[in-house]
Amino acid sequence: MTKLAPKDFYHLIYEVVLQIPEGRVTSYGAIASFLGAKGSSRTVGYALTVSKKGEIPAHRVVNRNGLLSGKHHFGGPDVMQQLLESEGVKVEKDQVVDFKNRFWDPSQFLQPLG
DNA sequence: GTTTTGACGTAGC
DNA sequence: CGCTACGCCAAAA
Repeated sequence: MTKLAPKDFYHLIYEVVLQIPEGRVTSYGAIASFLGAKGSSRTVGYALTVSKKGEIPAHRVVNRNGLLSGKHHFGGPDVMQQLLESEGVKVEKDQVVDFKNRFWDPSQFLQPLG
């Protein structure tokens, strides 16, 4: 049997982030809320910090303002922005352009894990 | 079991 | 526009 049933909170976060379509972004709060832990938005970000950036498209996750709050964790202050722009997401002043239109709500395309 | 930390969110100034 | 303060919650020490 494949262990597709995540049981760790971090694992749940990774699963959701991996489902983010290219050129789309979502927020920590949205992921947390989708996982049933509305107030654990900080934990979502921390989970990405300890995650492998090469395996998790963490650059598609920004804060509620569309701000690249975690850009500093990609090994450079501009790496995250470059990644997003390379996927078609324009970024200006560390903020996603037309964020509202780029926003990808997990609960809108995914069903509650479990 | 208590304390600290954190890629957040909202509110106030 | 930037800072402070508070809330809220999970992982790590």
